[in-house]
Amino acid sequence: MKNMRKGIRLTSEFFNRDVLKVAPGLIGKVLVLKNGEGLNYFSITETEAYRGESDKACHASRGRTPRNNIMYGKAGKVYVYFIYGMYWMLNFVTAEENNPQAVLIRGIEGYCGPGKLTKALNIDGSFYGEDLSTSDRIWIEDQGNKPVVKRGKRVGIGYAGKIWIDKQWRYFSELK
DNA sequence: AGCAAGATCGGT
DNA sequence: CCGATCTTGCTG
Repeated sequence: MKNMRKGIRLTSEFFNRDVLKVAPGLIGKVLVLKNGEGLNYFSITETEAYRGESDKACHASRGRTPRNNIMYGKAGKVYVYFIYGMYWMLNFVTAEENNPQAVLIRGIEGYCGPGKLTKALNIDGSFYGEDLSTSDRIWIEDQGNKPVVKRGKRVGIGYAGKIWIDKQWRYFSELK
């Protein structure tokens, strides 16, 4: 959704924290994407936390691989991956180096579902490794919104085992 | 080299 | 519930 308000870009400081802080903190923040000459603004409505090698639902649960390599690096980088032969998933790296955590962006205003929003916004593998604090085509702004954040279980991780399935690491606002 | 599974989605 | 569609990572 278009948004003309002035926002403050989030830097690596925001992302260099535990994902259980960053994931709820992103609800109500604004995803900004370059679109030709202009910019598009989308309020983030739903996120999920993936928290290190011990988290059996996290891509890092089986150690470092070419795909998840970026998760082991600096916070505030974009982690995108291709799934089910047709969808790109948009994630941001959180926490300090060698602590492989990421936030999955599951919903933005106007688009519910992680595969649908990347398709709508033309986000693909070319965004892998993009730095949210310096990129000129993708970043996050704080525009002062303070939504009520609700939480629930993560979606689509039935393979992870009960204790990880039961974690309430999905965060969302009523705005959907 | 082969293969099973997948942080999804839309149609039955 | 099921198929689409193809990358990834594990096995051998």
